[in-house]
Amino acid sequence: MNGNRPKNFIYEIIDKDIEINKWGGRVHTRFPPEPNGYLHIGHAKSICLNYGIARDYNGKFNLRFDDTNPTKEEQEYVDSIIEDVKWLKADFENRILFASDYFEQMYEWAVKLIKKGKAYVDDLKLDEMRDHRGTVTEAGKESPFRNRSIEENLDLFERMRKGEFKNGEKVLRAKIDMSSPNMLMRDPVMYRIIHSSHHRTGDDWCIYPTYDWAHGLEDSIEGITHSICTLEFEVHRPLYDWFLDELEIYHPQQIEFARLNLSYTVMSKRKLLELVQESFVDGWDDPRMPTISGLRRRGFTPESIINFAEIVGVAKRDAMTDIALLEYAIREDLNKRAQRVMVVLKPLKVIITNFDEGKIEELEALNNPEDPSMGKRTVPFTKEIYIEQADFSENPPKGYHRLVPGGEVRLRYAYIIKCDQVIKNEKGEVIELYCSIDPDSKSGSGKSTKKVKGTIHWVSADQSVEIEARLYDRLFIVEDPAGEKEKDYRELINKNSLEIISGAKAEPFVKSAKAGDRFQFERNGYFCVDSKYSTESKLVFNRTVTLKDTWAKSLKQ
RNA sequence: UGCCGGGUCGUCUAAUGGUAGGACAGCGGCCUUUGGAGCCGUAUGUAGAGGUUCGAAUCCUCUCCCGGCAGCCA
Repeated sequence: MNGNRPKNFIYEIIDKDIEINKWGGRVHTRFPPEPNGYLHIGHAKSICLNYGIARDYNGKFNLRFDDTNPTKEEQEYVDSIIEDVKWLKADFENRILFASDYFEQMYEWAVKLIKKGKAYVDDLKLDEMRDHRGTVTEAGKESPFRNRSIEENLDLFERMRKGEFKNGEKVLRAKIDMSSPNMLMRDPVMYRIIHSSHHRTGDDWCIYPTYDWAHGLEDSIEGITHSICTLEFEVHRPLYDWFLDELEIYHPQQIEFARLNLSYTVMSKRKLLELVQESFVDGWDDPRMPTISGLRRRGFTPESIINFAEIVGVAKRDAMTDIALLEYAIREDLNKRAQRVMVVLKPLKVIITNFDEGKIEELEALNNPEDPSMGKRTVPFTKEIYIEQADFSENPPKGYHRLVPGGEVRLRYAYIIKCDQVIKNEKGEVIELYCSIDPDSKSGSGKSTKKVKGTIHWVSADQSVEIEARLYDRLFIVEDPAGEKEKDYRELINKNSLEIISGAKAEPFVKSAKAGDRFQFERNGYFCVDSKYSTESKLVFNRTVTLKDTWAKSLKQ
């Protein structure tokens, strides 16, 4: 394999397996989501891991829906998951598979276990079964129905399938060991009765396999070699192995790794669903959500997420990854590829006193200083322009490099201007500046040797387009909202996670921007045309991430 | 106090008995027509105690801490 392959314990296991020819040199992984919600960045890590392994070992990668519970699953989720996995460039070669396609085979295997005396139908009610299960420190008790005859079990199980019983009336359980120290081995449920329509099989079935029963069978049917899952399934592994061994069928290896946790967000599907249902956010694809669709709408590139998944690594210890690492990944990517553009978010009008009214001077600007092949564009300069309110100060803090009364600053790709007069309204707020340009200081002219410390961005007042900018901040105010003992995570939501700026002024270049287009607004950050609210007459931009701002940081100290 | 798993810079992750390294974050500097980017430099870590060994993050013993497991969820 190539030398710069990721080095983690799973690759080591696979290397060894190949060495001993365990699977005939084959590598086949899968991503097995339940279609009960949208995928998030934690799933992205798993997708990249599983697909990456298949890619690195010239193996195969399946997308398989673990759709064994019709009460929670919907087609909408199936669709979004397929879109997200494709977007992440994980190539499943059209193998979109469904556990529900294996229901008949699973049923036959359950019959096989019954015939072997390894499974039985139990009439215990939910709470009775709980009582019989024991606790982590006490052994459980056997069900009075545990020793029914094989014939009776066969008959009852068939009648379960036919729909003769109501929800909860009976279950099929594996006959293992009610006193096992591993609670999962205390006669786990294999089938439960659920009279509801399944998004794919409709009303064909009223008994549905549980995860523990189904998952290994799915892997086995598909010829998976390495069944990679998260740490909480570690205690399930003996059960995974038990079913496959008892059935004497192809037996993949389950390997567990630590799921991704990201600071200042939550990562459980249940909590994300609640954020959506309780309208804390604007849907699953709200740009503040850690969902793949949210990140996409926010302006993240698939490459940045794939790279993030790589640099975050894979291990078995619980971890909380700093969201700064994700921000680093997208900045690094966008810095190299994003079209630069000047946009004034909070405009302050500047009148150039020594520039002719009505004159439009087209100035050259680099589309991306990091990549000359992206070429140049022109930006119109006129008598009235806007600069950022924050780029002018009457009482500048120490170290301020921008415009001050009587001071000079460079307008990017244009001239050096001097602030001659400050106009205020009756409330004393600065509303306008009168400035003069130094005609010899035109960018690229080489005439001026004058050096000024600051360079600020600007936009022509009449040669500009008004846009809306949505500035996002972290969704929560604490690092680990789900881990907080005293408070519900909902109380820890950042009330200022969204700021809508409606009167921003952009240079004409952005006029033709289409949904999903990404830009760097110079000195402000990376922005992406929103796919939901942006229209041709009113462009709406999402701020993907700010630029690093060492000045703002130094001000805080 | 049952079983399973895990503890390496602030964070994530390497080192598989032989110089504890990288990335992010931090700090300092250089450079800069983005206070961006880039470049250079720098501090910070093996949970604790014993033991084995010429040599231990790594092997052994004990202790401590963290996570998972008592759904007919996955």
